[in-house]
Amino acid sequence: MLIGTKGRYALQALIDIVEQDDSRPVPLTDIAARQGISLTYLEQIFKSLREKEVVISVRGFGAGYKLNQKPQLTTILSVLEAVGEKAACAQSPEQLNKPAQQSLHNFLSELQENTRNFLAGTTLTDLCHIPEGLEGQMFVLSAR
Amino acid sequence: MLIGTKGRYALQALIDIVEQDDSRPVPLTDIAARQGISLTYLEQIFKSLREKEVVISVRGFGAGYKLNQKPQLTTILSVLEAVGEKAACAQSPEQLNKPAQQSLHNFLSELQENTRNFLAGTTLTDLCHIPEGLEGQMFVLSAR
DNA sequence: GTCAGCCTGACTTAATTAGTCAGGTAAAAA
DNA sequence: TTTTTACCTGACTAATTAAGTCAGGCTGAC
Repeated sequence: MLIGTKGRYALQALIDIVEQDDSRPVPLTDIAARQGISLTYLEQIFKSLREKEVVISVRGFGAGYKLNQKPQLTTILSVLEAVGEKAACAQSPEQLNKPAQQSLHNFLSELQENTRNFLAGTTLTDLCHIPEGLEGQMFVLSAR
Repeated sequence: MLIGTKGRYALQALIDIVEQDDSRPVPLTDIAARQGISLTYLEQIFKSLREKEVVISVRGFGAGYKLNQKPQLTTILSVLEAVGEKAACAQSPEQLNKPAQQSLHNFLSELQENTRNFLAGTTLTDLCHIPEGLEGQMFVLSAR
C-alpha cells in the first residue's frame, strides 16, 4: 500500500483547510468533526506536517492551523512525504551482481520515479477546484 | 510498499527461467541456488504463479517449470497480480459525501491507473534483453 | 489567570509480510 | 517396480508496520 490512512487523512484535512475562509487558522477539532477523523490521530499527523513546514500552527485563543504556502504550491508528494508515507514502490535488491538483476533494479527505479512525478505534478488546488467538463484527464503527468 | 519480496523474487525467478535454455524445464532448486532465495519460499511463490497460469509445471524425472507464454507476452502486472501483490496504491475513502472527497477519490484512481499502465506496458523480455545505449527511457509508458 | 486547543510520548491492537517446517505426491527412468 | 527428482500442500511462527488510543503538559490571546 503506497498511501495509507495517514496520507489520505492528511490530504483530506488540508483540503478541508483550503475550503475554509483562509483569513483565520482552522482548529483541528473542527476538521476532525467535519471529516470524521479522530482528533488525537489528526494531532499526530499535523505534528509531522508542521515539522516539515507544510502547515503553520497558531497558538493561544483562536488557535489553529494554516497552510505554509499557497495551495497551488503545495504538492501531493510533499504532503505524503511529510507524514512519512514512503513513496517507495519497492525495496531494491542490494545484490545486483548479475545483469538481469541490474535490469530489474532499473525497472523498479523507473516505476518509482514515474509515481513520484505523478504525485509532484498535482497540488492541493487541483484537488479543490473541480473544473467542469474535465472529469477525464484531470491529472496530467508532466513529461520527463 | 507496492512491491515486496514476494513480487520481486517472482520477477527474479522468471527472468532466471528466461535466461536458461528454454528447451527443458528449469527446476526450482537451481533457481533458488542461483538467485539466493529459499527453496520453500520459492515453492510458495510458484504455487501462485502456476494457479494463475503464468508458468507450467513439469513433474517426474527432469521436472521443473516453464513459462506458459512467451516472455514478450508476460507482463509485469500479470506476474505481480499472480503472486497477490495488490497493485492498489491506496484504499479509497468509502464515504465521499463531499465534493472534495470525490475529487480526492478521483485522484487516487488516476494514480492507480497510471501505475497499472506502467506495469502492464513492460514484459519479461524488457527485463532480459538490455539494448545498449538506451539506459535512459528504457520503459515507455503507452499513452492512454 | 483561564481556557481553548496545540503538543508530546508512550502504549495497544490488528494485520500483513516474510518466511520455516514437515510431510506428502507424481512420473520418468533404470 | 523401485528409485529418484523435484513438485505440492498446509500449518505454523516471528518481525514489522499500520492504525490508532490515552494521559497529561504547554502556550498565549483575551
